[in-house]
Amino acid sequence: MAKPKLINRLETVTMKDVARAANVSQSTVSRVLSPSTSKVPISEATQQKILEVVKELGFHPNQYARSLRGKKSHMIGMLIADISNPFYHPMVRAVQDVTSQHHYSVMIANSDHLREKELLFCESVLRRPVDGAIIIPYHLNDDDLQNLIARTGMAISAVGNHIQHPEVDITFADDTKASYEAIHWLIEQRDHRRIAMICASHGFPVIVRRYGAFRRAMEDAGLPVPDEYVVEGDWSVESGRRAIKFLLKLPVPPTAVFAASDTIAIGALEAAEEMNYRVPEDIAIIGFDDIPAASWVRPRLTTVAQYPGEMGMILANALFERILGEYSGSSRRFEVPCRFIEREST
Amino acid sequence: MAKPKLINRLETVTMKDVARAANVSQSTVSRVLSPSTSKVPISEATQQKILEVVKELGFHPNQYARSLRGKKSHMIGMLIADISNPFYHPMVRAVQDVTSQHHYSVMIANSDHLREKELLFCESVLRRPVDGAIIIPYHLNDDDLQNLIARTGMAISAVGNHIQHPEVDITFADDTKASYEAIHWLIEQRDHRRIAMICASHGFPVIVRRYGAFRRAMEDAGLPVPDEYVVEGDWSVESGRRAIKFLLKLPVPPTAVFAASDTIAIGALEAAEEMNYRVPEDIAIIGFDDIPAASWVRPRLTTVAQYPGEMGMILANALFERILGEYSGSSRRFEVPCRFIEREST
DNA sequence: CGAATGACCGCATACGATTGCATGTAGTAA
DNA sequence: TTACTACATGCAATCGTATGCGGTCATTCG
Repeated sequence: MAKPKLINRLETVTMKDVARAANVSQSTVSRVLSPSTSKVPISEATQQKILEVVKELGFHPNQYARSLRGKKSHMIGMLIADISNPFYHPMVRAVQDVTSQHHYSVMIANSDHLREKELLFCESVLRRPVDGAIIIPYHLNDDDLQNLIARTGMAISAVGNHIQHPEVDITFADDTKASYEAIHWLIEQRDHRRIAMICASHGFPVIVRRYGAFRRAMEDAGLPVPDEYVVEGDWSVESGRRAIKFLLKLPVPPTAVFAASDTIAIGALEAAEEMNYRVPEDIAIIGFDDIPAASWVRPRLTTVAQYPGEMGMILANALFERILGEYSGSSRRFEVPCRFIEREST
Repeated sequence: MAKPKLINRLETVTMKDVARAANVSQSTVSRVLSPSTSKVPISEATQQKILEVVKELGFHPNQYARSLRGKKSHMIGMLIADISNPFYHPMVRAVQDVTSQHHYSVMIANSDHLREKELLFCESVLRRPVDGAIIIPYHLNDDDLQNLIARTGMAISAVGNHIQHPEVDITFADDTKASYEAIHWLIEQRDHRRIAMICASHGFPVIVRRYGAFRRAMEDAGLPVPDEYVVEGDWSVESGRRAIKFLLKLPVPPTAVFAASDTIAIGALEAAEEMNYRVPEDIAIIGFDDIPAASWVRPRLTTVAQYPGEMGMILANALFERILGEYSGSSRRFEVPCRFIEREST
């Protein structure tokens, strides 16, 4: 085979070209290439002929034309908070796997936990109407989703108990309960009385839940939570570092810290060590998520495991059931359990 | 504002609707909404009127129609090997940031280092088609890329020195040199003589380079490399575990191991510890990439840092220069230096 | 043998936008 | 007044594919 000349730009070959070369009409080509949607029979002979020509000419159907005419984009959107956070990777991965099994593509965007960027995502899946979307909403509410659904008819799956839309399937973890139990465990099993929490923004439903559980567990045990024991970070490792430094410099520092995520916890772990505090002897640290690195750090991180891979799979499967019309009932709510994992940091 | 009824499906509003409501022609609406491409002036009054109606009706231009007619998809494709590998995250993130600055969307896919899936990606960006693609090719060659370019005219940026296509911009790290130096350092500074390497498939150009450098450094030092000192993994943490177990059980085990990636190295570290070997006293381990976890593990991982975030930015910027027509010359090759980082595992 | 049936296929339109060209109007210069 | 320009807008073709409807055969049936 000769080395192709690299400069040449080929003419794009369309169905019309295929049709001409095969001596049939363009509609026949269309019917051969998407037999599933066509109810008109085409003879075996012409089918073969057309498929040959398609291969010979290297024809690839234009998806935009298809979408325009056929109302199917063969693409879904995925909105996550931040691709840099390891928690999302198994979820993204699972979604991509399911999606490609269905010969769909996925368009992905980060919100950085900003409502503005979440709306930008909505805008862009609205413009390019996708067949479905999987989202991890921090600010988006039922009305926002309703807007998407009403205007495009797209299917939506979401992460989070706070989404109540009657047509949006969700997965959620009972992190309220899990958080409560983790704190309870710190108190009962490890005898901690001064426990701090490193949160992210209190505007996030997930923080509302975990922080609420934290407070309740403390209250139930009759333990006070001084204001300065509640530090607001931003999910990053760096914010974990900052927070623990602040906490450990307090006149009466906590003996244990509940971090809203493993990334935060790892930052705290690192910084505590740098400050020559021993974990867990001087300060116990407990995380949330069980990202892979949680068991790589030393001491290994005690944490509450979530299962983002499973969540992703559930979300994607639910989404495609709607996209393919296999399900069209009301919202399904899939709980994916959390699991407390005791390691060495507590 | 009344709670919207959740069942209603709105009619999709098109430019025609806007035009009718504003008492103008559909072309005028188009010109107002994309003033950049239109060279025809529209009076201030009608512009205002139209923009009002657009907002009122909640009109969003259909991107598929746009792409079909205008030959611009406002979307790029991104092909990575595996979203689960932390090495890619900063790259993906950087690409997404640059992309969204240009109001573009990104379609992403994993190849899992499989040629079959890489071709699937090509197929799907060919069908759509997208305006550009950023790829990390393990098997794709110049001819494959030429095919994409010739058929669609899309711009392409890629990672890896092995891509030589005259119209594809690339970034690359001089990992040959970096690998050589790392091995050299192990020999000269740490006096190791029995050094093993944990590779991924030898079919990957990146492995060819790093393994080649490893062999050459050993040869230059007059040191032998027994066959069993070269283990083939698959980039995963798990494969690092398996490999080190094999190596340490050898009659004459190595005293140092060069892992082709940090993920592999971390697996090796974990497993070595489980087998009660001390790192670096009993076995030194050196990684590649400097993923965040490299400095979280204990002992901290000595490694060769790469800068995927910077690479992503360079790739994306180069891509958009081509997409926007700001550059159309021949291939640019951007070297992003590696840096040897000595930590505690050696 | 005429008509009805069914298999196979083409014609023409629609999808929602962009864009070259034509049109109409007002203002200015000759 | 005529001619010409500049500005503002509309008309209609077009992008590539899907699909309702109608047409042409050959076959079968009464």
